[in-house]
Amino acid sequence: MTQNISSKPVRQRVTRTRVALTDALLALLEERAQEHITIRDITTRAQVGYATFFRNYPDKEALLHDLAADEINRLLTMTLPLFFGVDSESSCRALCAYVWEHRKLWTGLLTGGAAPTLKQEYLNQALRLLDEPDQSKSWLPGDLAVTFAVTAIIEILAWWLKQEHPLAVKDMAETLNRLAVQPIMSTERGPSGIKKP
Amino acid sequence: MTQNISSKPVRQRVTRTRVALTDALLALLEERAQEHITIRDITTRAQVGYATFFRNYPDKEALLHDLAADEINRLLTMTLPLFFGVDSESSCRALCAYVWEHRKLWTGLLTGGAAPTLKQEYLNQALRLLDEPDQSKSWLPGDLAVTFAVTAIIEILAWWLKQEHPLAVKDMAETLNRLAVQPIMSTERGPSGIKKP
Amino acid sequence: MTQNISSKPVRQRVTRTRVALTDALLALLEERAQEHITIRDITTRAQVGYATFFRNYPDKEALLHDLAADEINRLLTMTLPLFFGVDSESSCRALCAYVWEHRKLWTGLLTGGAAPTLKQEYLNQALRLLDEPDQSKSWLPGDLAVTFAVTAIIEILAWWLKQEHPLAVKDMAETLNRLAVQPIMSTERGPSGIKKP
Amino acid sequence: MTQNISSKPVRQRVTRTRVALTDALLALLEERAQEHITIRDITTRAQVGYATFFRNYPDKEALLHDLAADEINRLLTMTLPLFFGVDSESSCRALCAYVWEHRKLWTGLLTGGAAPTLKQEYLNQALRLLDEPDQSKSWLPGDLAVTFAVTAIIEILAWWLKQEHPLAVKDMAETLNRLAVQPIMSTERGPSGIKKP
DNA sequence: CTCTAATCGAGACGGTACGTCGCGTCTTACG
DNA sequence: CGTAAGACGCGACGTACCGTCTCGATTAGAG
Repeated sequence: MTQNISSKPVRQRVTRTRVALTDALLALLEERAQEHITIRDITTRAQVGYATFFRNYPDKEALLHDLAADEINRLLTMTLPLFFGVDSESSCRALCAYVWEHRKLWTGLLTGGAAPTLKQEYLNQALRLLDEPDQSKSWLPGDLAVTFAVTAIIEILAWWLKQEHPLAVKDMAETLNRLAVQPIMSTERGPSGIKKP
Repeated sequence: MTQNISSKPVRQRVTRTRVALTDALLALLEERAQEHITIRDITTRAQVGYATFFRNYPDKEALLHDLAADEINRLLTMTLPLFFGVDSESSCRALCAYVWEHRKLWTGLLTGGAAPTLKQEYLNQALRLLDEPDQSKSWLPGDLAVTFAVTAIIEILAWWLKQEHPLAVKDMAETLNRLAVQPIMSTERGPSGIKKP
Repeated sequence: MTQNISSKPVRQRVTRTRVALTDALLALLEERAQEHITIRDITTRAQVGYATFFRNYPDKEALLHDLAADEINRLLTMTLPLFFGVDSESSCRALCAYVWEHRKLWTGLLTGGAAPTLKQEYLNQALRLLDEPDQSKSWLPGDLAVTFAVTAIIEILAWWLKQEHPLAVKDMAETLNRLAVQPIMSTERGPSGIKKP
Repeated sequence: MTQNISSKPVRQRVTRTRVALTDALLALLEERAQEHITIRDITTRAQVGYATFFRNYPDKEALLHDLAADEINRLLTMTLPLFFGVDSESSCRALCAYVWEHRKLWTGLLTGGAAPTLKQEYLNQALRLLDEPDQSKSWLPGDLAVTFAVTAIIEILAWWLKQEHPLAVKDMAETLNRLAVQPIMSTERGPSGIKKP
């Protein structure tokens, strides 16, 4: 994602290194927050030379973005129908179930300093989906809707994963739906409250 | 806020220094993001010795928190009625109007790296208000409600201030109300949509 | 010694402060080396305001010099006959006896970083004595003789005080005499050894 | 000398850096006293990064010791016979001649604050020579003899190099011999004077 | 016995140097 | 050729101490 590598065998090696780095960062993210992970930590854990890191990524952020892009991409396939309003409830349930399944990973991603990067990547991908069919008929600017929904989702998930006694997946899904998704779904402009005719 | 200084004349000097530092940081925040402001930048701008910074604050975060606490405190007095549900619409309007009035300051606070600190301080103060009358009758855990609302408010305001052609105060207030406030107000538990009898 | 104070009563107070500072430094010198004693240490120990130090001495060196001058002055009254060659043996004995009596103090003075200052003061006072009757008839330049003797005395005493099982005063006196005093006493120029006709 | 570096190519670079630092310090010592040379001065002059200094030496003293050890080592090869009493006169001459030849360097070493370090290193190396054949037959403890001789030599040389019109090498050699060497050579214990049978 | 001025305590402050940490670059040897 | 190993330049950090400063409290001698 960061560089274009042409020759095939090289790409393999490069890929192997990147995977090692990504895995190392993931492992470390489950131990401590992103700000307290140094590049040396990552390369040591990845069994990779220090300088090698910079041949693959310009800096720590880039690796994190790559990692985040991957994870968000996976997550988004769960969330996609959500943005087309087909059945937001079950979309939310799918999303929560997925996160819960990988909660150790997502705890690392969302409760350390990596959250902003995650959010950024989530936003990027969501906004890209939005671009094509610009349905400006809503009372709400599209990018604000996405920004709001993504932030809310991230934040609510983070809150969830931080709890000592986390709520059930089903309850979280409903909460997510009511707080993050429903508010951007209502189509008409009303005085202040939300009417359902 | 960070230390208690006893003797009066000294406190004056200390206060002067802290004000200088706070003002300097505020000014710099309007120029560039928090991560790109060094402590030396602050002290230079504040016409204060470098070491003096550390006599007043343990690190940059502490100063930022002090500053954020002040600003949030001011903001909260606008927002207070909002959390008691009296009239969320006009509360939102007051809040938006206030932010708009000081939009240069708040642009610095919300669009640089300072936003997390701001949010944290907002949360702290809001949660403190929540503590006393713990109305757990809601379907929504109180701290999640606050976390959601605060995050949403911050995020929406940040989006607003980043726009080239920002919406009118009135419209933003309504948006804020519908996205950040109303969702946590509905008291009953419903299937998925939001009903208004 | 450092400033001229006019009014008499003031001088008393000043003197009291200086005595307190001097005593404090002396006490600290018995604990640790001069380089590791800060001015704040001294003023704290002396029960004196930090700034007051600078009202009496321009810096730590000045206080040390004052202190050294006093102690050396006392020591020199023991050593004086030594430089007029009357009876170097008994002069050495007197000197060693005196140092031994105050060995705790002199250990502090000679084995910490204060030794150079001590030596300097010793030199100053000894050279001042030398000035008047400039007997250049010796084969040895007067100031070199004094420099040598003083350094040797200081060094030998320092060695003595550092020993776990120090030699007797009598033995040290003889050693001092043979190493530091006799070598500058022989008046004629000889091939290499020292003749006694 | 401070660390053992294993890999060969690295050692080359390290060595280059250390040489640069040593040379820079030497050059600076000929300009001003050690206490007034900051580490930044040294690194700037050596065209080396500030932090790199600390990768090679824990502090300024360590560099000075390394440097002193080198120079003393060179000097000691001149002085060695001196300590075995073969021919102290010509040993002294050799020593003085050597110092005179490099008098600019040695002026820096001996008349700035570096002298104590030099002396210490001289002592270390001389005492190490003393260790093996501990000839305790002398009336004088071996370590005192060495301490005295070394101090005296250093001091006399320092005096020499500080003179505006320095004495001839020959004369200094004799002085050195009579003041610093002969006194520790006489083997028997006498009343006070020095007898030559 | 009070009044007044010098001195003192307390400690904040500007400044310099230190030593540390992490980043990103660079060199060198090796597979 | 590309990679591991790790030294290096750089810049920010936080600490320690110095010497200066301001300001209220103390105190001692003069009236």
